[in-house]
Amino acid sequence: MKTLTSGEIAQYCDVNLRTVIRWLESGKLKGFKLPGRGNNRVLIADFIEFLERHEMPIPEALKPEASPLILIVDDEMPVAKSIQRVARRAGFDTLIATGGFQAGMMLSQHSPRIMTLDLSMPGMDGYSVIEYTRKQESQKGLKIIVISALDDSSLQKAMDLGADASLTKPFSNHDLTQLFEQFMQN
Amino acid sequence: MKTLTSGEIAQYCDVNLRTVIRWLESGKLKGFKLPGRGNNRVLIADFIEFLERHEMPIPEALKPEASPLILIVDDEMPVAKSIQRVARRAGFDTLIATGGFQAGMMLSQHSPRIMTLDLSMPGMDGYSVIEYTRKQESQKGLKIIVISALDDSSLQKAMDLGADASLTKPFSNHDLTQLFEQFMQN
DNA sequence: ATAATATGTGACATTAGTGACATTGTGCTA
DNA sequence: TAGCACAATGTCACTAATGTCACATATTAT
Repeated sequence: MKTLTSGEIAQYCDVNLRTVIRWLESGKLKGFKLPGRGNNRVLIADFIEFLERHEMPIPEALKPEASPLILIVDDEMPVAKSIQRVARRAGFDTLIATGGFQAGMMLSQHSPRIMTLDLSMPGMDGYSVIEYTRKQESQKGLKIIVISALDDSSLQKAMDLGADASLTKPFSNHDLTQLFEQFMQN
Repeated sequence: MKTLTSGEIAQYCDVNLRTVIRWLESGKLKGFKLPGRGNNRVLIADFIEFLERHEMPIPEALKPEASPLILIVDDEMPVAKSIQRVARRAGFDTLIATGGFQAGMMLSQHSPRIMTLDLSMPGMDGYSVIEYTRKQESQKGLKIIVISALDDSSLQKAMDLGADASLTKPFSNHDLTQLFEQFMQN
């Protein structure tokens, strides 16, 4: 469990150590003390929460680094493989889930940055997947790319529910690559 | 009886090993020494007591196991609810998942002790759920109870794949309660 | 058994907490 | 704009806790 010392926080905020300690004393910043002389430690999560609350910039080094991983959800293995090839050529690691259950487990366990989702998987409601995922605090950074052969209104519905992009099947490798690269950035 | 080494405690507290040893020497943290060179060991209970005494955060991995939880996977809400009633009456907390994706996310996030699984959910292959779950190291303690209206050979197949028990629909509340209690024990 | 890893120790280097006081920043009024 | 009050932040010196390093030796894994 990585924590920060008062000194490190002072550096991150470009502020005097004395000030950090005052923030801690006043409760503005949550932390705890070591047994010895009471040296302070702050959980990274608490520090980030503090920074966000005060609209302060979050240092790159502290941003929770989601692995540059792409989860491919598609019941048709050939399609999944072809998406995988595109992802690999762009330099990203991949996971393939051919069913909803697998997809849920993988998403929760590996926290990929991007999930491609086939809307029209038999017996699996892609919409509810989007809906449910968007409610999960732990997945707020996830980018969802819907891939489907359905009509535009279906894709639009997916976007309304919270998908970040949509592609119609058959998709162009170029478009997909571009989406991967774009979403990996921010 | 599981104990912690000085190194493990150093990791948990994000502190130098030297410091942990000083805490032990000064009696701030209670522990004992192995006969050899005097390597330190600390009972988990003592460590938690120490953390609480100093208002330090307790690592997830050490928290005493959460309340015994049952994950109910069934697409028909009335059935799910009735299983939930049985579980509650036996004193257990419950979660309900009505789709495979939800089930996968919940299983991974909440690590319940028991999962009840409806084999015949439309578009969701219960067998592959069992198979996939059994491969997951993180879910090795999970008990799977298959509940289905299918014939005996289907249930047998589920058992072969790794289910721990099976019930035919309609099931008797008594049987289900008994299974819950039995599986919660070991 | 043997190799790889983890731990304890002492001496020493760094860093953090504290209190008193100086400095800066902000908002207000004239 | 100048002057003022008040709060927040920075500075400094001192002390004590924590970190670092090298090395011997348990302990664990192969």
